[in-house]
Amino acid sequence: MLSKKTKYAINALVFLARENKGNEPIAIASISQSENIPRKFLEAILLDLKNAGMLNSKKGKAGGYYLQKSPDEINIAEVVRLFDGAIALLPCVAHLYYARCDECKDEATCGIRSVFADVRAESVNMLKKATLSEIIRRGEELTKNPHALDKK
Amino acid sequence: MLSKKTKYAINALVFLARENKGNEPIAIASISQSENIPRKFLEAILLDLKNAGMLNSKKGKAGGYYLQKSPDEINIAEVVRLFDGAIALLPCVAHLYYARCDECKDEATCGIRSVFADVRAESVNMLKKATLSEIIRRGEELTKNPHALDKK
DNA sequence: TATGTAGTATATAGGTTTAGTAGGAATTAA
DNA sequence: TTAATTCCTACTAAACCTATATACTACATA
Repeated sequence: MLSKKTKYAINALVFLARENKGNEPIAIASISQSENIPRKFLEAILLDLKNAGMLNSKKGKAGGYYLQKSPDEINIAEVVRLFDGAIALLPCVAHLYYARCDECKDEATCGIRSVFADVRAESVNMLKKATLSEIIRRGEELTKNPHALDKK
Repeated sequence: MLSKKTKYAINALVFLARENKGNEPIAIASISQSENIPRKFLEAILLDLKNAGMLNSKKGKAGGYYLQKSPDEINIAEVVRLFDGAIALLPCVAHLYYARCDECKDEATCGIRSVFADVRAESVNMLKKATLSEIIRRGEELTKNPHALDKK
């Protein structure tokens, strides 16, 4: 399961992508209120997103946050990794967060690893395609055609 | 990431499936030693697997655990769910462990949910296909042909 | 029937992570 | 200079994870 932090981050990003046409800064308070995210918690999240290069901010009066990259350049895989770490279910199949499984005898011939490598590959693939634009597109599609749940 | 509990469980199950041809009970101590799993921790895990119907046990001298179901009837999805709960990354796309996302405004038109529903569907699908037999088969295949990592 | 082996059950300890709070310093616009 | 806003540091309560301790129950076999 994703942490609340990650969920909040995704919601905040999608909100910003939808709201901020001209890239005018939007105040933390607005996002917090609109997306039901605890104010102080959101501050930390937005700061992380800024440090990761996805957002930028303007300080002082009439300040706030806005997207630093285009909505189709920000994908969910990035966000998940930033807050929750690896997408893989086993450390031995992670790429960015690779670690040996200490119980493992031989990684190269491990059938368990092979299965989870496939799962990881597919998940990463899907989450990378899931950009902010794509999410917004899906939302619009579902609004028009409420039974589009069987697309796969 | 999977918990250690789940990883230990999978390793123990695969070990039992490989080892126990005639379904003679194998002692906790054997599994613990062979798979590098802390003895006492393993006890609890095996008990859970038994209560879930995957294993059965024989008490007393020459006792131990053995598979209750056939190796192609036990899949990784089951095991993960037993110890780690939902496979889904968001509660709102889980089936067995469904829960509303409290921040969510409208589940039916949520683009985020739509993305994670797809990821979940694919993951569950893959993990259900990953039976103990399949894992053993993959292990053997990798032993024969060490570069079979690009099967997808 | 005695004895030892092994599974069953419960409690708990220590560490880590999660989710969130508090307070204030720094910055900017009016 | 004042009000609004981000930025930064520290703190806390609760939950969860991993593992161990202790004692008990059931069973096989000599």
